[in-house]
Amino acid sequence: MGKRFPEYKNLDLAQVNKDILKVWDANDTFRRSVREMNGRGEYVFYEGPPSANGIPGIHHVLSRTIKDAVCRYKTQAGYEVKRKAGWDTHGLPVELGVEKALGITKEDIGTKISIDDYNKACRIDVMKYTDMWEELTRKMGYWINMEHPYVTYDNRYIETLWWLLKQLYAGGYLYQGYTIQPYSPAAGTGLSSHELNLPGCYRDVRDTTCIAQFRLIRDGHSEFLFRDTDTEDVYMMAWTTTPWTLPSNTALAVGPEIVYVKVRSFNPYTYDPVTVIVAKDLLGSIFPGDAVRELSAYNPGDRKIPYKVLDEFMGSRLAGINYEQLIDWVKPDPGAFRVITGDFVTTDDGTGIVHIAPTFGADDHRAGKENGIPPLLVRRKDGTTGPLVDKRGYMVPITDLDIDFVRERVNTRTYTGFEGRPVKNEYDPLLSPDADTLDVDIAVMLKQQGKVFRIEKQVHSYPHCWRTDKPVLYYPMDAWFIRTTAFREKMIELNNTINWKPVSTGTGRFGKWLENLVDWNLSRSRYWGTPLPIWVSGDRTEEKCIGSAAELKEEIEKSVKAGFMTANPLKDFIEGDNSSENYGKFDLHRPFVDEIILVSPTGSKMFREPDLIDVWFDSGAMPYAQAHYPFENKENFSDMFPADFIAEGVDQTRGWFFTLHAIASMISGSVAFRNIISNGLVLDKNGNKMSKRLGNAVDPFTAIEEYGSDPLRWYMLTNAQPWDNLKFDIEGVDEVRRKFFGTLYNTYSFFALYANIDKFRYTEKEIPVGERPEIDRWIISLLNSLVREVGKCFDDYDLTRAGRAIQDFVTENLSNWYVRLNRKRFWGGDYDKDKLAAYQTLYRCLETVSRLAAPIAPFYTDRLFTDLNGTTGHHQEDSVHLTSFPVPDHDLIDEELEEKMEIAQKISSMILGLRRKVNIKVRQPLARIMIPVSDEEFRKKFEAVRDLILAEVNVKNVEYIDDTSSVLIKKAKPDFRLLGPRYGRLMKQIGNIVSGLTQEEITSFENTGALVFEIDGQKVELTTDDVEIISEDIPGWQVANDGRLTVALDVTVTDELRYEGIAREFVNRIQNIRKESGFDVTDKITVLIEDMDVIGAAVRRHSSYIGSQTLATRVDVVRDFTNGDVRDVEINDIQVRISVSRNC
RNA sequence: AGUCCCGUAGCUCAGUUGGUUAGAGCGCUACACUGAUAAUGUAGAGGUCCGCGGUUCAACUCCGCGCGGGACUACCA
Repeated sequence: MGKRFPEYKNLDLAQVNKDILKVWDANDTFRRSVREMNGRGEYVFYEGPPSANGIPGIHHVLSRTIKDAVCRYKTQAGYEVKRKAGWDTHGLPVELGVEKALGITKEDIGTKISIDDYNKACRIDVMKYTDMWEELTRKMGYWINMEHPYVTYDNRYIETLWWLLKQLYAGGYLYQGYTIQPYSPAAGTGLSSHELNLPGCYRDVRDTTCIAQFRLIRDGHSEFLFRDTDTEDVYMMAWTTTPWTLPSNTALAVGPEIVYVKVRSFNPYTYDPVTVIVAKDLLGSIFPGDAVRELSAYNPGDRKIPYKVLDEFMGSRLAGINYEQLIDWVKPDPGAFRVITGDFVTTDDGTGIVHIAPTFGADDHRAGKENGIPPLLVRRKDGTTGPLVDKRGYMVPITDLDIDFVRERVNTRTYTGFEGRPVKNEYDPLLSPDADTLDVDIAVMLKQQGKVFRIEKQVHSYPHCWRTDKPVLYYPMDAWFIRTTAFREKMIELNNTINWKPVSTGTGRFGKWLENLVDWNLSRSRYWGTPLPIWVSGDRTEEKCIGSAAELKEEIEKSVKAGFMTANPLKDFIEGDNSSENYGKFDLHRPFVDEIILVSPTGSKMFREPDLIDVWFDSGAMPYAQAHYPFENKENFSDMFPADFIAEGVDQTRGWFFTLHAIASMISGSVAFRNIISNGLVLDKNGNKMSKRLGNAVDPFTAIEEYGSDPLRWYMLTNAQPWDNLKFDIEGVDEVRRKFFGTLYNTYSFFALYANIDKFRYTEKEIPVGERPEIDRWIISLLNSLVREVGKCFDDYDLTRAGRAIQDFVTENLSNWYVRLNRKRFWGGDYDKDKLAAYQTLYRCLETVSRLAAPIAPFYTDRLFTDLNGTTGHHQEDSVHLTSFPVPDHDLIDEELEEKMEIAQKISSMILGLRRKVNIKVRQPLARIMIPVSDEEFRKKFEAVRDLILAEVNVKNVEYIDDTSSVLIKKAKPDFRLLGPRYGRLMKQIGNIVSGLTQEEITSFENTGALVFEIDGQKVELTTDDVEIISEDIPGWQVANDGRLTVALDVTVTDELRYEGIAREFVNRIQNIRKESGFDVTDKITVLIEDMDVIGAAVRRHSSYIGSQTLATRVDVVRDFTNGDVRDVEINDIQVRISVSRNC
């Protein structure tokens, strides 16, 4: 136990950071905090795994500060908070990084470099920045267990993933289907969405577009459209920029809320009369020009075609209408050629009716599926089915098709001439760029058949493959899906039980996402990731999903017996041995799993589906996989699931937040997390996104090196709510350093300085709070209010408010008010009860603050705590992080006292303002202030803080002016909140009347207690409760107002007051000289002052006062100085000579 | 394009259930303090509460339509 409170020359938070880290290491503080604070059971936290193949940025400091602060708080609150670190190791960014480093492309994998070598490179590459991450974690004070992190490429982790997938598979929730994906026929590969977002991918191209006419079938559904028409047929018109998809059309979509019209006009190519249906809003663009001309005035070939609106109806009425196939090349399955409704339909362009080809558009695919519309598929010779366009981008040649299929479904007469042609000329290197496109030929064909209303070239933006520069095709690709839609209701229901911060992310972004949930496409055609554990027979009739290493081993055994495999790569694996050695005997990654051939129940070979699974499944499964569940931790799993708390950036809403939620919902029927904070982005100080390219990224290491982690953490949490974007400005960090930490440090230094002088060690008996001076009781009351407030904020996951409340307490109330007003109690004087009370009070404030702020600023608070506690030994714990979180003592909260002090602070501030206005410095005493008191209550409150105010503003006396005194000028203000509901629209006039009352009227109102008048014949009766009467002015005085408070200051400076002011000036100068001369605080001195008019008189009168304040044994006025140490000072514009010497 | 967040002083942010003088810090200007001192305090100036409509006696606050910034999801006739 130290004998003194440590004192420092200055505050170097960066150094504190380093020192405390060493202490934590030496004392094993983190681990002990997890073990020792387990009074209230477990509090479960999940760490979202970062990918260690990127370097950490300042934004990671934000989310990790949130996580750390909450976990530290919960630890102090008595929970056991285990935190397991994790690494996300699979995925595209890793692969792309490796491709770049090795200078290869995806096509080279398996040719120029073996999959084995490639994956080895990935495995090494993904961990290349782990050192940096660990260093940041350590330096920023993020307490998380990095010794045993979960790693997603670990075989044990993968085994749990396989187990999870098998659960889904067994429930029928894992199935193979197809999805529309961007595909480059020229490169022969699918493209990921991020590849489409590469700069330059979307390019303006000039394509043939057309508005096609779909002939409606007259039946019960459509009968209403055929009434009152003079044409035999009625058409719906749909616009497309890709006419080559029209042969694959199987539906038309309309907007249910969109208004459509039936129009009678003429086909501009055949000149035949037509009746068509289009969206009302688009009439003008489809039929430009003459709306009113008589139909009969039309001459074939006229440029302006007349039209006439015959009818109008909502899109929803069109649903279910059948139409005739537009191009009859191939017959789809039954159920096609129907009008459906879709929310995605707009009237921005086209006709307000969308042509749907489920094989070539994502929206189309989805809309088709939802409405039971079959896609247009063809059966090929090999028995497989596919769209009418093959993977090369060509219309499937008849020779490639199954013969039976051709006979039953294909109209060879019409298809001939189109089959075997590329849908984009770019795909055929032999075609000249100006050769007619398939689009044009289809449009021309439709024109001849009278089935097209307009053909035109149009420029639009279309994605291109970044490798081949050729247009991308949206193409159906085989993929494995999780039927998340089957769990939609459950997931929505569970989501409603989650405490989201902010709420809007949960209900809005996340909630809406759940409502519009689609099945989860798990498939990725890559190399470095978790392989899909599904083996399929050659004819695809038999499937097997593997759910564990042991099961795989067993299945391979069968395969070896069947002669399909020569050896079992898992032969040394021992089931039930969960050591890393045992799991290191094989590798579940590609290419090894691909080499495993299994045997089906009927004895045929089964090959693994080559897909990997979405890495988001890896991270979303971490609640299970980090525990290697159910192979380990099966019994105690309920202790680690679900999480009480997680936190990541909002960008994870559809990423980690969703996959966690989805997997937990599907596997356990539970939420994965109960509370969540989703934070916003960290932008640069100008609000721009940080990026290395722009050079505006802030390096967290530099920031910590310069300022220490505490100001950084504090700034990030208190500057803005974490879900708002943070405009990061390093100046703000510096401000926090000065403002909060500087003030806290100064307060401690002040305490330590005097406590050491007085040898205060807090060994004396605690003075009961009730016996301490009012101002002590005030700050203790405020401290307990703060404890209550901060605890509430932390419990509510509102770290911002917690930090702001602490900061406000320290800078405004503790330092700027309590310490400032009480300085004299600490220095001079005896070591008596009052002084002891001051020490005990200030000590308690500092110590409590250290514990309150510890979750946010773990370093400095630990220094502060150990400096205090190291001397007093009050707590057993050797670190603030091992102490419990303070609990408020409600008995010590005195709201009335807090209110009184607020009055004191406000009045003082007002008086200081008045002094400033008339230019009288605070050191000059003034005689009195005047306070109007409206009621006894207020007078009592004021009386309690009277002396504080007088001392603070250096005024000698108070005079109360009571209500009846006529010196006051009063003002009446209506209470709108009270009167509003009562008088409604008369309020404005009542307001005018009340605030226009004269002094006499107010007085009489106050006397009678009632005011009655009439507005517009309506009687208005007011009592004094309905208005607020404020004493606003006192003629002839300096007066200040703030809300209901009014104060007047007597600014007359009498000679007596002037003398006193001068004496104070001397005290001030002498103190300066003492300090400059390097005297010790306790040295006694002799003071000689030159005798000059007022000055001499002032000094003579107050020499004992000056002496007592400056420890001068003698204060004299002299004519001449004998000793040499004489200097000039200026007192109230007068030059005076003064000598200050130390007594020997 | 859809969904969500944000928009209040030059900058960063508060602003309770709508109630009549919209607040704080930084910065700026001035002054003060000088035994907490490479600190600090006080005051002043500074506002179209993004715009336009609406509801209401009353809108920074509630509703609608826009504008600007950002995120995510799409990219579609």
